[in-house]
Amino acid sequence: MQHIKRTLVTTALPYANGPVHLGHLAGVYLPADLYVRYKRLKGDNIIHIGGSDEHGVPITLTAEKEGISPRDVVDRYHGMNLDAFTKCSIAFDYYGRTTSAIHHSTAQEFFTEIENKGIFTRKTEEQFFDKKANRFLSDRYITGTCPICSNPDANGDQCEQCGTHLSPLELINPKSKLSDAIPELRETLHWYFPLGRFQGELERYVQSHDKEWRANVINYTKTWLNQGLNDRAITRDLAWGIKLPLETPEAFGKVLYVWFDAVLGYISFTKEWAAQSGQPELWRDYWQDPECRMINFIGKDNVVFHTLMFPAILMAWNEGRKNGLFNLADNVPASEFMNFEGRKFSKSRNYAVYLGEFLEKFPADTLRYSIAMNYPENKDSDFSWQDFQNRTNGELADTLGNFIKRSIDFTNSRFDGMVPSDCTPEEWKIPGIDWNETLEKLDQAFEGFHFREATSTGMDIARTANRFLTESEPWKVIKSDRESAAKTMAISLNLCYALALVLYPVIPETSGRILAMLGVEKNIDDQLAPGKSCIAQILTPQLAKGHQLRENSEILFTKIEDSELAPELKKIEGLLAQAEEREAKNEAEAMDFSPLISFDEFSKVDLRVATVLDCQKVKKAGKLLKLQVKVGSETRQVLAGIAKHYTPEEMIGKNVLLVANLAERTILNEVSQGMILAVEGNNGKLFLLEPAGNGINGKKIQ
RNA sequence: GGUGAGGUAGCUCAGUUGGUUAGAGCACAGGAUUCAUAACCCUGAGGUCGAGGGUUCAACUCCCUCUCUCACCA
Repeated sequence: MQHIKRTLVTTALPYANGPVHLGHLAGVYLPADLYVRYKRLKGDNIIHIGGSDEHGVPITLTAEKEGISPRDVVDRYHGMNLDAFTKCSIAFDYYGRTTSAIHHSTAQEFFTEIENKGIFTRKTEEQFFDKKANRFLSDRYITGTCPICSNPDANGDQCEQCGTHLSPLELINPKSKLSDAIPELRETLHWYFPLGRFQGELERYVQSHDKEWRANVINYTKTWLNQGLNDRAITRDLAWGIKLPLETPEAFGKVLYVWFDAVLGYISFTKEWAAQSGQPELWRDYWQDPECRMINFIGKDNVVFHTLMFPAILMAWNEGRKNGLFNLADNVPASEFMNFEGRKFSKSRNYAVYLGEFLEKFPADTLRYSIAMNYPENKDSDFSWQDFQNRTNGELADTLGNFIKRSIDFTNSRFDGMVPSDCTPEEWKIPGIDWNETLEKLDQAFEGFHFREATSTGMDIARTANRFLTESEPWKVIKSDRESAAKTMAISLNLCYALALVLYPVIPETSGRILAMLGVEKNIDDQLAPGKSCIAQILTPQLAKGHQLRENSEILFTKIEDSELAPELKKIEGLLAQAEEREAKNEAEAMDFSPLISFDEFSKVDLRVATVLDCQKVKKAGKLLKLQVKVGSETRQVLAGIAKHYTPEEMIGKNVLLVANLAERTILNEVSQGMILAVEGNNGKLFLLEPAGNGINGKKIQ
């Protein structure tokens, strides 16, 4: 491995159209902060760059809905999110915004560089245009009737009701969300980035990190590569964004598409950080020096933007250049998702706990600890109030806090608040702890992004420390052997110091309070210095005989009472009830009947009562059952997508409704001669229509 | 429908290249203790490792089929 002088950490830019919630914290910002804090503790040179993504259609939608400007929207959420991060001790070296002048010029510079090299292609396509609002409509601005399920409120990109992904061109009776105008198709020109041009280079790039990156990230990226990379639009017709730096008329009214805009924010913000620190060129040390390592913290939904698209942009910039070359990411630790009380966080449904809101009620360190122990590293995890309470009370308060307090209180009451003995290197070898091993374990855990393991390593020490103190029984021993009890307390107090170090990345504020209680003048933040490993202090006892503790102890973590959680649990119930209500309402609104038909048209459908003679599962198709049904004198084979709701055994002998004159169809090499009727209830549950009666087989429905 | 990830104790999760009796924390039961936030400490019970088949002296681990959950793509 090459020598690493410094590290650049970036975190996915939260979209400034809403507050960040605990899911975002768990997947991206907390892990990044843990990593950065650990590296600092180790003495490494590292910076953490993040910021707000402030362009795009949804922000303009919010602005219009509230009758304010997009600027007002992003000002609000940028401020809100930065404030929440600060309260959560997420230590950004710089937290920028994509609306800044430096970002605009940086993104435009990239566009110009790549445009001048002739790498972009241009394509004209047809898109909906709203004449009243005088602008092109992106997919989400268009609404209409879903061609699949007839939901009258389907969006241009997807029908919320049946989940089908749509193109706005497929909608029946498309309407503009802006003005209710009927949109018309117009030609528009867009710039495309030819990802395929960099296919080979990207493959080599990804391959070179094959062993290092998470399997998830590698596999997912390779799937994209195997399918072949397509051109991707980098411009949109929109007023809110970064304008194309071209004077030509065809560039008028066009802005950079978010995926081209947002990732470049990492670079812009590093420039702004450098400028602010008084060394405007310092950013190059982090982006253009091969001895700097870049780590992008993201969520799993964002993988290919960081493993393929962003690298491709940088490759396009680097192409043919001798200097000013950009580094590509060395690792992209994409997290899975953290759910909330067993369900997905959902901004649109307001099913979430927002970070700022949370921190008004509970201390940041308790949240940081709970979430670090719940880091969705390999699979989705779950945050629940119950779990939060258990971890806070049982681990932070009972195990960690109580150990610190009993060590200090006992020393205060029996030894005048003074470290009563030296702790020799030999005595520092406490049963159950090997400090060299701990140091190694911590390093591997943090450097490998195993944050649960890193955190529990700290808590394990607290458990061992409790065992040591309990088994040593200084409160008994002191009656006969004061010196032996003094040794025990010297070791315990040094354990407190070590705990403050080891857990510093996770609970930095508490760590400071521990040191303050121990009477240590220099906080950990003040001790940090490049090239100096603070964490290595755990190898040797740091508190010498005679060191004076602060006079009074304090409770580090107050326990969370059930009564404090009751309103939160009630709130979830409320949210779930609201969601159900909304679903019910949607269904009620969907009670639009199909257009009228004549009796003759209805008569065309030949519905018959059929009896199931035999039924089997269809191989390779989880949903399909293959039925042999008797209709009067005929026997027919029919396929029905009901395997999830009915077993083959229970189907046999049933009377069902059959569309008898439906054109034949072959699915998975099996012929289907008709259709069985069923109705879909709540939660997608299917119910067959089963006519009751004797001697009705083969009879026509009328 | 395609691709990828996951399914291990009541709950939340570990389990490195196949190798003793599958581990931890919480919860539960019993015991011990009083320095401390009714905390801490010890002991115990609890598992067909999603289901079935295969390879092997040996499978939670490798291969195949099925099933459930999640993500991305169509």
